[in-house]
Amino acid sequence: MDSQVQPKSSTLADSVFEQIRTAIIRGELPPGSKINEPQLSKQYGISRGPLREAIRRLEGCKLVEVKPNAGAKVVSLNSEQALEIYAIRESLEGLACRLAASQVTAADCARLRALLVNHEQQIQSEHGRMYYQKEGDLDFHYLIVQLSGNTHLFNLLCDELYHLLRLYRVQTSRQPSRPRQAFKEHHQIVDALERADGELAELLMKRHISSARESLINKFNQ
Amino acid sequence: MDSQVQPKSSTLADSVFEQIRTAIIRGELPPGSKINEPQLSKQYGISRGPLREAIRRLEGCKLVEVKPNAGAKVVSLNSEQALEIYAIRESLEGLACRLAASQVTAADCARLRALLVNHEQQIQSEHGRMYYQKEGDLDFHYLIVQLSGNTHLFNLLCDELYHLLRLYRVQTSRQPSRPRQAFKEHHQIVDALERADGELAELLMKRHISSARESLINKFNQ
DNA sequence: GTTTCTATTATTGTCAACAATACCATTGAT
DNA sequence: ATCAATGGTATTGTTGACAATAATAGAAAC
Repeated sequence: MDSQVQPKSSTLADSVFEQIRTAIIRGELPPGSKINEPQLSKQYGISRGPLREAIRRLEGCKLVEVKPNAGAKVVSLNSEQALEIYAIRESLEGLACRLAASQVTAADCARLRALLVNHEQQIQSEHGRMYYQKEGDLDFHYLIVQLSGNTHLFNLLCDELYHLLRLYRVQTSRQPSRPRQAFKEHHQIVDALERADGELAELLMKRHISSARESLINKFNQ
Repeated sequence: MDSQVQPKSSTLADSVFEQIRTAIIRGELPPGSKINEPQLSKQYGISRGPLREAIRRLEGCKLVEVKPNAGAKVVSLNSEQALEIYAIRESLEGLACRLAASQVTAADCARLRALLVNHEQQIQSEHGRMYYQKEGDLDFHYLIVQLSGNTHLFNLLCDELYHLLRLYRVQTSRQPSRPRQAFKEHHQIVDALERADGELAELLMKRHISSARESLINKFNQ
Protein backbone atom coordinates (compact mmCIF):
# COMPACT_ATOMS: atom_id res chain seq x y z
CA MET A 1 0.00 0.00 0.00
CA ASP A 2 3.01 2.31 0.37
CA SER A 3 3.06 4.00 -3.00
CA GLN A 4 5.78 6.59 -3.52
CA VAL A 5 9.39 6.55 -2.49
CA GLN A 6 10.32 9.92 -1.08
CA PRO A 7 12.96 11.80 -3.10
CA LYS A 8 15.38 12.24 -0.20
CA SER A 9 14.42 15.55 1.31
CA SER A 10 16.11 16.39 4.54
CA THR A 11 12.97 16.40 6.67
CA LEU A 12 10.00 14.10 6.38
CA ALA A 13 7.50 16.87 6.93
CA ASP A 14 8.89 18.85 4.00
CA SER A 15 9.00 15.83 1.75
CA VAL A 16 5.47 14.76 2.53
CA PHE A 17 4.26 18.33 2.19
CA GLU A 18 5.48 18.37 -1.38
CA GLN A 19 4.04 14.97 -2.15
CA ILE A 20 0.60 15.76 -0.79
CA ARG A 21 0.57 19.09 -2.55
CA THR A 22 1.29 17.56 -5.93
CA ALA A 23 -1.25 14.86 -5.17
CA ILE A 24 -3.84 17.56 -4.57
CA ILE A 25 -2.90 19.50 -7.68
CA ARG A 26 -2.99 16.39 -9.84
CA GLY A 27 -6.41 15.56 -8.52
CA GLU A 28 -5.34 12.35 -6.84
CA LEU A 29 -6.70 13.89 -3.68
CA PRO A 30 -9.88 15.44 -5.06
CA PRO A 31 -11.29 18.71 -3.71
CA GLY A 32 -13.52 18.18 -0.70
CA SER A 33 -12.03 14.80 0.11
CA LYS A 34 -11.11 14.10 3.69
CA ILE A 35 -7.52 13.66 4.74
CA ASN A 36 -7.18 10.54 6.84
CA GLU A 37 -4.09 10.71 9.01
CA PRO A 38 -3.63 7.00 9.79
CA GLN A 39 -4.11 6.08 6.15
CA LEU A 40 -1.72 8.70 4.78
CA SER A 41 0.89 8.01 7.42
CA LYS A 42 0.84 4.36 6.37
CA GLN A 43 0.87 5.29 2.69
CA TYR A 44 3.95 7.49 3.02
CA GLY A 45 5.58 5.28 5.60
CA ILE A 46 5.96 7.95 8.25
CA SER A 47 4.45 8.60 11.64
CA ARG A 48 1.66 11.04 12.29
CA GLY A 49 3.94 13.73 13.73
CA PRO A 50 5.57 15.03 10.56
CA LEU A 51 2.40 14.26 8.63
CA ARG A 52 0.43 16.64 10.80
CA GLU A 53 3.13 19.27 10.32
CA ALA A 54 2.76 18.90 6.57
CA ILE A 55 -1.01 19.23 6.87
CA ARG A 56 -0.66 22.36 8.96
CA ARG A 57 1.66 23.83 6.35
CA LEU A 58 -0.88 23.03 3.65
CA GLU A 59 -3.44 24.79 5.78
CA GLY A 60 -1.24 27.86 5.81
CA CYS A 61 -1.10 27.67 2.00
CA LYS A 62 -4.88 27.46 1.99
CA LEU A 63 -4.87 24.18 0.12
CA VAL A 64 -6.66 22.33 2.93
CA GLU A 65 -9.12 23.37 5.59
CA VAL A 66 -8.85 21.80 8.99
CA LYS A 67 -11.62 21.80 11.57
CA PRO A 68 -10.88 20.96 15.19
CA ASN A 69 -11.62 17.36 16.06
CA ALA A 70 -12.87 16.73 12.57
CA GLY A 71 -9.74 16.57 10.48
CA ALA A 72 -8.61 18.24 7.28
CA LYS A 73 -10.33 18.45 3.93
CA VAL A 74 -8.89 19.39 0.57
CA VAL A 75 -10.22 22.82 -0.21
CA SER A 76 -13.02 23.00 -2.74
CA LEU A 77 -13.76 26.02 -4.90
CA ASN A 78 -17.14 26.94 -6.26
CA SER A 79 -17.56 29.00 -9.39
CA GLU A 80 -17.79 32.31 -7.58
CA GLN A 81 -14.56 31.69 -5.74
CA ALA A 82 -12.85 30.78 -8.99
CA LEU A 83 -14.06 34.06 -10.48
CA GLU A 84 -12.75 35.90 -7.44
CA ILE A 85 -9.32 34.44 -8.05
CA TYR A 86 -9.51 35.26 -11.72
CA ALA A 87 -10.11 38.89 -10.82
CA ILE A 88 -7.03 38.88 -8.61
CA ARG A 89 -5.03 37.14 -11.25
CA GLU A 90 -6.05 39.66 -13.87
CA SER A 91 -4.83 42.49 -11.72
CA LEU A 92 -1.57 40.86 -10.71
CA GLU A 93 -0.57 39.53 -14.10
CA GLY A 94 -1.27 42.93 -15.55
CA LEU A 95 1.17 44.29 -12.99
CA ALA A 96 3.66 41.60 -13.90
CA CYS A 97 3.51 42.63 -17.55
CA ARG A 98 4.01 46.26 -16.77
CA LEU A 99 7.02 45.50 -14.60
CA ALA A 100 8.45 43.05 -17.10
CA ALA A 101 8.20 45.53 -19.96
CA SER A 102 10.63 47.89 -18.31
CA GLN A 103 13.43 45.37 -18.01
CA VAL A 104 13.08 42.51 -20.47
CA THR A 105 16.06 41.88 -22.71
CA ALA A 106 15.95 40.77 -26.31
CA ALA A 107 16.97 37.32 -25.15
CA ASP A 108 14.00 37.19 -22.78
CA CYS A 109 11.63 38.00 -25.59
CA ALA A 110 13.26 35.36 -27.73
CA ARG A 111 12.58 32.82 -25.02
CA LEU A 112 8.96 33.88 -24.92
CA ARG A 113 8.68 33.57 -28.69
CA ALA A 114 10.28 30.15 -28.60
CA LEU A 115 7.74 29.03 -26.04
CA LEU A 116 4.90 30.21 -28.23
CA VAL A 117 6.29 28.56 -31.35
CA ASN A 118 6.66 25.34 -29.47
CA HIS A 119 3.12 25.60 -28.23
CA GLU A 120 1.83 26.35 -31.70
CA GLN A 121 3.28 23.13 -32.98
CA GLN A 122 1.40 21.30 -30.29
CA ILE A 123 -1.75 23.08 -31.32
CA GLN A 124 -1.40 21.89 -34.89
CA SER A 125 -0.50 18.35 -34.01
CA GLU A 126 -3.33 18.07 -31.53
CA HIS A 127 -5.95 19.86 -33.60
CA GLY A 128 -5.92 22.85 -31.35
CA ARG A 129 -7.15 21.20 -28.22
CA MET A 130 -3.90 20.67 -26.45
CA TYR A 131 -2.66 24.19 -25.91
CA TYR A 132 -4.72 25.03 -22.92
CA GLN A 133 -5.36 21.52 -21.82
CA LYS A 134 -1.83 20.40 -21.18
CA GLU A 135 -1.07 23.53 -19.16
CA GLY A 136 1.45 24.55 -21.77
CA ASP A 137 -0.38 27.81 -21.57
CA LEU A 138 0.92 28.35 -18.07
CA ASP A 139 4.55 28.16 -19.14
CA PHE A 140 4.07 31.48 -20.88
CA HIS A 141 2.44 33.11 -17.89
CA TYR A 142 5.04 31.67 -15.54
CA LEU A 143 7.88 33.11 -17.55
CA ILE A 144 6.36 36.57 -17.77
CA VAL A 145 5.75 36.70 -14.04
CA GLN A 146 9.33 35.63 -13.53
CA LEU A 147 10.57 38.37 -15.85
CA SER A 148 8.75 40.94 -13.76
CA GLY A 149 11.55 40.60 -11.24
CA ASN A 150 9.13 40.84 -8.31
CA THR A 151 9.84 37.78 -6.20
CA HIS A 152 6.81 38.14 -3.97
CA LEU A 153 4.59 38.52 -7.00
CA PHE A 154 6.07 35.37 -8.46
CA ASN A 155 5.51 33.38 -5.30
CA LEU A 156 2.00 34.68 -4.90
CA LEU A 157 0.92 33.83 -8.43
CA CYS A 158 2.89 30.69 -9.16
CA ASP A 159 2.94 29.20 -5.69
CA GLU A 160 -0.61 29.96 -4.62
CA LEU A 161 -3.11 31.30 -7.10
CA TYR A 162 -2.19 29.03 -9.99
CA HIS A 163 -2.44 26.05 -7.69
CA LEU A 164 -5.88 27.08 -6.56
CA LEU A 165 -7.09 27.56 -10.12
CA ARG A 166 -5.67 24.21 -11.14
CA LEU A 167 -7.67 22.79 -8.29
CA TYR A 168 -10.82 24.26 -9.73
CA ARG A 169 -10.04 22.92 -13.21
CA VAL A 170 -9.51 19.46 -11.81
CA GLN A 171 -12.80 19.77 -10.04
CA THR A 172 -14.80 20.69 -13.12
CA SER A 173 -12.53 18.83 -15.55
CA ARG A 174 -13.18 21.76 -17.78
CA GLN A 175 -12.06 21.64 -21.37
CA PRO A 176 -9.69 24.15 -22.89
CA SER A 177 -11.32 26.87 -24.88
CA ARG A 178 -10.29 29.25 -27.63
CA PRO A 179 -6.70 28.04 -27.98
CA ARG A 180 -5.97 29.83 -31.26
CA GLN A 181 -7.30 33.12 -29.97
CA ALA A 182 -5.22 32.81 -26.80
CA PHE A 183 -2.18 32.09 -28.88
CA LYS A 184 -2.70 35.26 -30.87
CA GLU A 185 -3.10 37.34 -27.74
CA HIS A 186 0.09 35.91 -26.31
CA HIS A 187 2.02 37.06 -29.34
CA GLN A 188 0.57 40.54 -29.07
CA ILE A 189 1.73 40.70 -25.46
CA VAL A 190 5.27 39.83 -26.49
CA ASP A 191 5.05 42.50 -29.16
CA ALA A 192 4.30 45.05 -26.49
CA LEU A 193 7.07 43.75 -24.27
CA GLU A 194 9.58 44.04 -27.11
CA ARG A 195 8.61 47.66 -27.55
CA ALA A 196 8.97 48.14 -23.78
CA ASP A 197 5.40 49.41 -23.80
CA GLY A 198 4.43 48.57 -20.24
CA GLU A 199 1.01 50.14 -20.31
CA LEU A 200 -0.02 48.28 -23.43
CA ALA A 201 1.41 45.00 -22.19
CA GLU A 202 -0.56 45.41 -18.97
CA LEU A 203 -3.74 46.22 -20.83
CA LEU A 204 -3.39 43.28 -23.20
CA MET A 205 -2.69 40.83 -20.41
CA LYS A 206 -5.62 42.02 -18.37
CA ARG A 207 -7.85 41.75 -21.40
CA HIS A 208 -6.47 38.31 -22.16
CA ILE A 209 -7.26 36.98 -18.72
CA SER A 210 -10.58 38.76 -18.71
CA SER A 211 -11.50 36.84 -21.86
CA ALA A 212 -10.60 33.58 -20.18
CA ARG A 213 -12.80 34.57 -17.26
CA GLU A 214 -15.67 35.45 -19.57
CA SER A 215 -15.47 32.08 -21.28
CA LEU A 216 -15.54 30.53 -17.85
CA ILE A 217 -18.69 32.42 -16.98
CA ASN A 218 -20.35 31.31 -20.20
CA LYS A 219 -19.39 27.75 -19.48
CA PHE A 220 -21.48 27.47 -16.35
CA ASN A 221 -24.15 29.89 -17.44
CA GLN A 222 -25.61 27.84 -20.25
CA MET B 1 7.78 32.33 33.01
CA ASP B 2 4.48 31.24 31.47
CA SER B 3 3.10 34.53 30.24
CA GLN B 4 -0.29 34.36 28.52
CA VAL B 5 -3.33 32.35 29.38
CA GLN B 6 -4.76 30.87 26.21
CA PRO B 7 -8.25 32.09 25.33
CA LYS B 8 -9.79 28.64 25.21
CA SER B 9 -9.44 27.65 21.61
CA SER B 10 -10.38 24.10 20.79
CA THR B 11 -6.94 22.98 19.72
CA LEU B 12 -3.62 24.01 21.19
CA ALA B 13 -1.96 24.30 17.80
CA ASP B 14 -4.57 26.80 16.63
CA SER B 15 -4.40 28.80 19.82
CA VAL B 16 -0.62 29.00 19.83
CA PHE B 17 -0.59 29.81 16.13
CA GLU B 18 -2.67 32.90 16.84
CA GLN B 19 -0.58 33.89 19.82
CA ILE B 20 2.73 33.59 18.01
CA ARG B 21 1.36 35.43 15.01
CA THR B 22 0.25 38.40 17.07
CA ALA B 23 3.55 38.28 18.92
CA ILE B 24 5.33 38.54 15.59
CA ILE B 25 3.11 41.33 14.33
CA ARG B 26 3.52 43.28 17.53
CA GLY B 27 7.26 42.96 17.30
CA GLU B 28 7.59 40.92 20.46
CA LEU B 29 9.24 38.35 18.25
CA PRO B 30 11.39 40.64 16.11
CA PRO B 31 12.12 39.88 12.45
CA GLY B 32 15.10 37.59 12.04
CA SER B 33 14.90 36.27 15.57
CA LYS B 34 15.18 32.55 16.06
CA ILE B 35 12.26 30.51 17.26
CA ASN B 36 13.36 28.27 20.09
CA GLU B 37 11.04 25.32 20.48
CA PRO B 38 11.87 24.29 24.06
CA GLN B 39 11.61 27.87 25.24
CA LEU B 40 8.32 28.63 23.51
CA SER B 41 6.78 25.32 24.53
CA LYS B 42 7.58 26.20 28.14
CA GLN B 43 6.33 29.74 27.72
CA TYR B 44 2.96 28.64 26.36
CA GLY B 45 2.74 25.61 28.59
CA ILE B 46 2.34 23.08 25.80
CA SER B 47 4.44 20.31 24.38
CA ARG B 48 6.49 20.59 21.23
CA GLY B 49 3.99 18.66 19.09
CA PRO B 50 1.29 21.29 18.65
CA LEU B 51 3.95 24.00 18.78
CA ARG B 52 5.64 22.58 15.72
CA GLU B 53 2.29 22.40 13.97
CA ALA B 54 1.77 26.08 14.67
CA ILE B 55 5.23 26.87 13.35
CA ARG B 56 4.56 24.91 10.18
CA ARG B 57 1.35 26.81 9.67
CA LEU B 58 3.21 30.08 10.12
CA GLU B 59 5.64 28.84 7.52
CA GLY B 60 2.73 28.32 5.13
CA CYS B 61 1.66 31.92 5.80
CA LYS B 62 5.24 32.98 5.04
CA LEU B 63 5.65 34.63 8.41
CA VAL B 64 8.55 32.36 9.39
CA GLU B 65 11.23 30.57 7.43
CA VAL B 66 12.30 27.16 8.60
CA LYS B 67 15.52 25.49 7.58
CA PRO B 68 15.99 21.77 8.12
CA ASN B 69 17.90 20.95 11.28
CA ALA B 70 18.37 24.61 11.99
CA GLY B 71 14.98 25.75 13.21
CA ALA B 72 12.63 28.58 12.28
CA LYS B 73 13.30 32.29 12.05
CA VAL B 74 10.84 35.13 11.93
CA VAL B 75 10.90 36.40 8.36
CA SER B 76 12.79 39.62 7.78
CA LEU B 77 12.07 42.02 4.94
CA ASN B 78 14.59 44.31 3.35
CA SER B 79 13.59 47.52 1.64
CA GLU B 80 13.35 45.99 -1.82
CA GLN B 81 11.01 43.30 -0.61
CA ALA B 82 8.85 45.89 1.09
CA LEU B 83 8.66 47.79 -2.18
CA GLU B 84 7.71 44.60 -3.98
CA ILE B 85 4.80 44.16 -1.62
CA TYR B 86 3.80 47.76 -2.00
CA ALA B 87 3.57 47.23 -5.76
CA ILE B 88 1.29 44.24 -5.22
CA ARG B 89 -0.75 46.12 -2.71
CA GLU B 90 -1.19 49.05 -5.08
CA SER B 91 -2.55 46.77 -7.74
CA LEU B 92 -4.85 44.81 -5.46
CA GLU B 93 -6.28 47.72 -3.52
CA GLY B 94 -6.96 49.44 -6.79
CA LEU B 95 -8.93 46.37 -7.77
CA ALA B 96 -10.72 46.44 -4.44
CA CYS B 97 -11.80 50.00 -5.01
CA ARG B 98 -13.09 49.28 -8.49
CA LEU B 99 -15.09 46.32 -7.22
CA ALA B 100 -16.38 48.21 -4.21
CA ALA B 101 -17.57 51.13 -6.30
CA SER B 102 -20.06 48.97 -8.15
CA GLN B 103 -21.86 47.77 -5.06
CA VAL B 104 -21.38 50.09 -2.11
CA THR B 105 -24.53 51.39 -0.46
CA ALA B 106 -25.06 54.81 1.01
CA ALA B 107 -24.74 53.25 4.44
CA ASP B 108 -21.34 51.81 3.51
CA CYS B 109 -20.10 55.21 2.46
CA ALA B 110 -21.42 56.67 5.67
CA ARG B 111 -19.39 54.16 7.61
CA LEU B 112 -16.30 55.14 5.65
CA ARG B 113 -16.93 58.81 6.35
CA ALA B 114 -17.44 58.11 10.01
CA LEU B 115 -14.11 56.33 10.13
CA LEU B 116 -12.39 59.28 8.53
CA VAL B 117 -14.03 61.78 10.85
CA ASN B 118 -12.98 59.74 13.82
CA HIS B 119 -9.45 59.57 12.51
CA GLU B 120 -9.38 63.27 11.88
CA GLN B 121 -10.15 63.95 15.50
CA GLN B 122 -7.20 61.82 16.45
CA ILE B 123 -5.07 63.78 14.05
CA GLN B 124 -5.97 67.04 15.72
CA SER B 125 -5.59 65.78 19.25
CA GLU B 126 -2.25 64.20 18.50
CA HIS B 127 -0.88 67.01 16.37
CA GLY B 128 -1.15 64.97 13.25
CA ARG B 129 1.27 62.27 14.14
CA MET B 130 -1.13 59.60 15.27
CA TYR B 131 -3.10 58.92 12.14
CA TYR B 132 -0.64 56.69 10.42
CA GLN B 133 1.21 55.64 13.50
CA LYS B 134 -1.57 53.98 15.39
CA GLU B 135 -2.63 51.99 12.33
CA GLY B 136 -5.92 53.82 12.31
CA ASP B 137 -5.09 54.27 8.68
CA LEU B 138 -5.55 50.59 8.07
CA ASP B 139 -9.14 50.58 9.32
CA PHE B 140 -10.07 52.55 6.23
CA HIS B 141 -8.27 50.21 3.89
CA TYR B 142 -9.66 47.16 5.65
CA LEU B 143 -13.20 48.35 5.23
CA ILE B 144 -12.82 49.13 1.54
CA VAL B 145 -11.32 45.74 0.82
CA GLN B 146 -14.19 44.21 2.70
CA LEU B 147 -16.70 46.19 0.68
CA SER B 148 -15.20 44.82 -2.52
CA GLY B 149 -17.04 41.60 -1.76
CA ASN B 150 -14.12 39.48 -2.96
CA THR B 151 -13.36 37.13 -0.08
CA HIS B 152 -10.10 35.86 -1.46
CA LEU B 153 -8.94 39.40 -2.07
CA PHE B 154 -9.78 40.25 1.51
CA ASN B 155 -7.89 37.30 2.91
CA LEU B 156 -4.91 37.96 0.71
CA LEU B 157 -4.59 41.61 1.66
CA CYS B 158 -5.73 41.62 5.27
CA ASP B 159 -4.44 38.22 6.29
CA GLU B 160 -1.11 38.23 4.52
CA LEU B 161 0.19 41.37 2.89
CA TYR B 162 -0.78 43.78 5.64
CA HIS B 163 0.88 41.52 8.18
CA LEU B 164 4.06 41.46 6.17
CA LEU B 165 4.12 45.22 5.82
CA ARG B 166 3.49 45.66 9.52
CA LEU B 167 6.47 43.43 10.04
CA TYR B 168 8.60 45.75 7.97
CA ARG B 169 7.37 48.79 9.86
CA VAL B 170 8.22 47.17 13.17
CA GLN B 171 11.63 46.40 11.81
CA THR B 172 12.42 49.94 10.75
CA SER B 173 10.25 51.54 13.42
CA ARG B 174 9.47 54.04 10.74
CA GLN B 175 7.51 57.12 11.59
CA PRO B 176 4.23 58.01 9.97
CA SER B 177 4.42 60.50 7.20
CA ARG B 178 2.07 62.94 5.51
CA PRO B 179 -0.99 62.21 7.63
CA ARG B 180 -3.01 65.21 6.48
CA GLN B 181 -2.37 64.52 2.83
CA ALA B 182 -3.38 60.89 3.27
CA PHE B 183 -6.52 61.99 5.00
CA LYS B 184 -7.45 64.18 2.05
CA GLU B 185 -6.84 61.38 -0.42
CA HIS B 186 -9.04 59.06 1.60
CA HIS B 187 -11.93 61.47 1.36
CA GLN B 188 -11.48 61.77 -2.38
CA ILE B 189 -11.67 58.01 -2.68
CA VAL B 190 -14.95 57.95 -0.80
CA ASP B 191 -16.17 60.69 -3.10
CA ALA B 192 -15.51 58.46 -6.07
CA LEU B 193 -17.15 55.49 -4.38
CA GLU B 194 -20.25 57.52 -3.67
CA ARG B 195 -20.49 58.37 -7.34
CA ALA B 196 -19.99 54.69 -8.16
CA ASP B 197 -17.06 55.76 -10.28
CA GLY B 198 -15.00 52.58 -10.15
CA GLU B 199 -12.30 53.70 -12.55
CA LEU B 200 -11.65 56.89 -10.63
CA ALA B 201 -11.71 55.14 -7.28
CA GLU B 202 -9.17 52.64 -8.56
CA LEU B 203 -6.96 55.36 -9.94
CA LEU B 204 -7.07 57.39 -6.74
CA MET B 205 -6.31 54.41 -4.55
CA LYS B 206 -3.40 53.33 -6.70
CA ARG B 207 -2.04 56.85 -6.63
CA HIS B 208 -2.57 57.03 -2.88
CA ILE B 209 -0.56 53.90 -2.23
CA SER B 210 2.00 54.91 -4.79
CA SER B 211 2.58 58.09 -2.80
CA ALA B 212 3.11 56.08 0.33
CA ARG B 213 5.61 53.96 -1.53
CA GLU B 214 7.41 57.03 -2.83
CA SER B 215 7.73 58.45 0.66
CA LEU B 216 9.13 55.12 1.73
CA ILE B 217 11.73 55.28 -1.02
CA ASN B 218 12.74 58.78 0.02
CA LYS B 219 13.04 57.66 3.59
CA PHE B 220 15.87 55.26 2.93
CA ASN B 221 17.38 57.18 0.05
CA GLN B 222 18.55 60.19 1.98
C1' DG C 1 -40.56 -0.18 10.86
C1' DT C 2 -38.68 3.84 12.85
C1' DT C 3 -36.36 6.21 16.36
C1' DT C 4 -33.44 6.87 20.21
C1' DC C 5 -30.05 5.52 23.27
C1' DT C 6 -25.87 3.14 24.16
C1' DA C 7 -21.58 0.89 23.34
C1' DT C 8 -17.93 0.13 20.31
C1' DT C 9 -14.75 1.77 17.10
C1' DA C 10 -12.02 4.92 14.60
C1' DT C 11 -9.78 9.25 14.36
C1' DT C 12 -7.95 13.27 16.21
C1' DG C 13 -5.22 15.87 19.89
C1' DT C 14 -1.45 15.72 23.05
C1' DC C 15 2.52 14.24 25.31
C1' DA C 16 7.06 12.42 26.66
C1' DA C 17 10.98 9.80 25.27
C1' DC C 18 14.49 8.65 21.91
C1' DA C 19 17.58 9.52 17.80
C1' DA C 20 20.07 12.57 14.96
C1' DT C 21 22.01 16.72 13.83
C1' DA C 22 24.06 21.06 14.63
C1' DC C 23 26.20 24.33 17.77
C1' DC C 24 29.92 25.50 21.04
C1' DA C 25 33.80 25.42 23.80
C1' DT C 26 37.91 23.34 25.14
C1' DT C 27 42.07 21.17 23.93
C1' DG C 28 46.00 20.22 21.36
C1' DA C 29 49.18 20.99 17.52
C1' DT C 30 51.77 23.77 14.41
C1' DA D 1 48.52 32.99 18.53
C1' DT D 2 45.74 30.75 15.04
C1' DC D 3 43.62 26.91 13.45
C1' DA D 4 41.94 22.10 13.49
C1' DA D 5 40.06 18.39 15.94
C1' DT D 6 37.23 16.52 19.49
C1' DG D 7 33.99 16.04 22.91
C1' DG D 8 29.87 17.81 25.25
C1' DT D 9 25.58 20.26 25.09
C1' DA D 10 21.52 22.08 23.24
C1' DT D 11 18.08 21.80 19.72
C1' DT D 12 15.73 19.64 16.14
C1' DG D 13 13.44 15.44 13.95
C1' DT D 14 10.79 11.37 14.71
C1' DT D 15 8.25 7.94 16.92
C1' DG D 16 4.85 5.39 19.66
C1' DA D 17 1.62 5.60 23.33
C1' DC D 18 -2.17 7.65 25.73
C1' DA D 19 -6.38 10.73 26.21
C1' DA D 20 -10.32 12.90 24.24
C1' DT D 21 -13.57 13.60 20.85
C1' DA D 22 -16.42 12.23 17.05
C1' DA D 23 -18.44 8.63 13.98
C1' DT D 24 -20.78 4.29 13.64
C1' DA D 25 -23.33 0.36 14.43
C1' DG D 26 -26.41 -2.25 17.11
C1' DA D 27 -30.00 -2.97 20.46
C1' DA D 28 -34.07 -1.66 22.88
C1' DA D 29 -38.44 0.89 23.04
C1' DC D 30 -42.42 2.66 20.91
